Amino acid sequence: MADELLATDGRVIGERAIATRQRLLDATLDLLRRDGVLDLKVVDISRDAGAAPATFYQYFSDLDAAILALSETALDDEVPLVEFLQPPWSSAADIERARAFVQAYSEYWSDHYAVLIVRNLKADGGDVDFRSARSRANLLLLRRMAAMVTAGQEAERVPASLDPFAAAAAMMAMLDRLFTYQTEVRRRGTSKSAQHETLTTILFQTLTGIPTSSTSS
Amino acid sequence: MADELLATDGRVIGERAIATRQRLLDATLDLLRRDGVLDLKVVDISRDAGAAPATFYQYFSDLDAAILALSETALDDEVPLVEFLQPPWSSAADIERARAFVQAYSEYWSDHYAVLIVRNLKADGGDVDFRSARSRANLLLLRRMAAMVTAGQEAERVPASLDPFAAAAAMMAMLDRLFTYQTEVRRRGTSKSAQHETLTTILFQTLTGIPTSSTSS
DNA sequence: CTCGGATCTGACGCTGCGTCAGATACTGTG
DNA sequence: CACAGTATCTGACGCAGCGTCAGATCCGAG
Repeated sequence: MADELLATDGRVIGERAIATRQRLLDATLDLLRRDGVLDLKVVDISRDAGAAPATFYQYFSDLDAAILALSETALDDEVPLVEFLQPPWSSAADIERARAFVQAYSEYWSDHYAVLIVRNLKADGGDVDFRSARSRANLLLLRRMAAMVTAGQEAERVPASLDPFAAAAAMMAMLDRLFTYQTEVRRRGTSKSAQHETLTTILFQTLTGIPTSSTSS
Repeated sequence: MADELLATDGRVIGERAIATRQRLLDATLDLLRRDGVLDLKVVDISRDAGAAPATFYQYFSDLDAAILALSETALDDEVPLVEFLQPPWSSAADIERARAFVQAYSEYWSDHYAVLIVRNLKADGGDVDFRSARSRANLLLLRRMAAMVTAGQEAERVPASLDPFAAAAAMMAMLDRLFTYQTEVRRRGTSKSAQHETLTTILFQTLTGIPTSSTSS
């Protein structure tokens, strides 16, 4: 797509400017990872990018705009995750697919941790742009999950009391939030693999309605 | 409990000061509800409370300290929720208890929406104090849920692959996060009651392992 | 009424934001 | 290679809000 980058004044920008803009974005990501949102300052970003603070405002109307741009790039890595949610998941053995999905989603989270946290932060804080960025990002996965619930209901495995979309949202909510406080859960003595196994089981059970063996681990 | 309130300099404060502190807290909550965290300013709070900005700092080291104090008070309303998670949930009819819990928890959320959102926001943002506040708040519920999972596992209804604590955390995560973006879910055409029904079903299924009828709604 | 501690406050210095008018770099043209 | 014209960058500024401090005010005890 020929998505021409624009400066804040609306003009289409050239090579040099694109490079500058990118340096600013890189610096933003670095600082975000290192110090968190709270200590993120335009002055620091500009300095690290070797530019004057005023330059920053030439490409981003404010800090949020830059972070928003970063979270758009994270989206690229989310798209492939859709593959894992390819129906049908119709036999107990398909729990492998759920496991693979949880694993992949977890990796996606660690790769983009800093940005995703802030995106959700801002979205929950009510920021309209971040809300719609998140919705857009989750929509693909959400739709797949909802389709699975519907399929499960048609096969009379999944309770009719589940609203497919709400159930899908619940699963996303569970995954997202749990990955955001992984550290805390971990501190309580739950290993990463136990956590993944738990998420996998709940996800598979909820989306497909297929019972998981209760006795063997 | 004789929890003496302290000023930031450590001295125990008297009647007049307690009243001032409370006026500041009230004003903080008001503004938080009206304008959100981002526009929360010490100047405004002080003005609304009829005090000088400097007074604010006599009782709270900064804005966060005040919000933290607010979220401690929300805790009082969370404690009674434990009742709903009284085991055993052992027959299909006990889904009523799950329903009641979801309902009560949802009300708890709407009552304290503004504060809870910010508390989670700050906790996810890495703030240590808010993290531990949240942990403390959730611990009671978490423990109950984990106990249910364990019981379900002993009855061989719940898969052994669930880590009780991780599963409990997953359920809390699902509830919390879904209540934070209720509005968004609602906008997509899912009614509040459909959402509650969905959460109830997932919660009951996951904690007890008791199958929910798949055909009738 | 007077004193001493408790409580409050005005005024200040500082940091970081976002804006402008103008400086500088680059490109194509003759 | 000089020059015009555009693209890009910047220093300097005014402003908002934070957090501090020295001193003013309040209030009960004696």
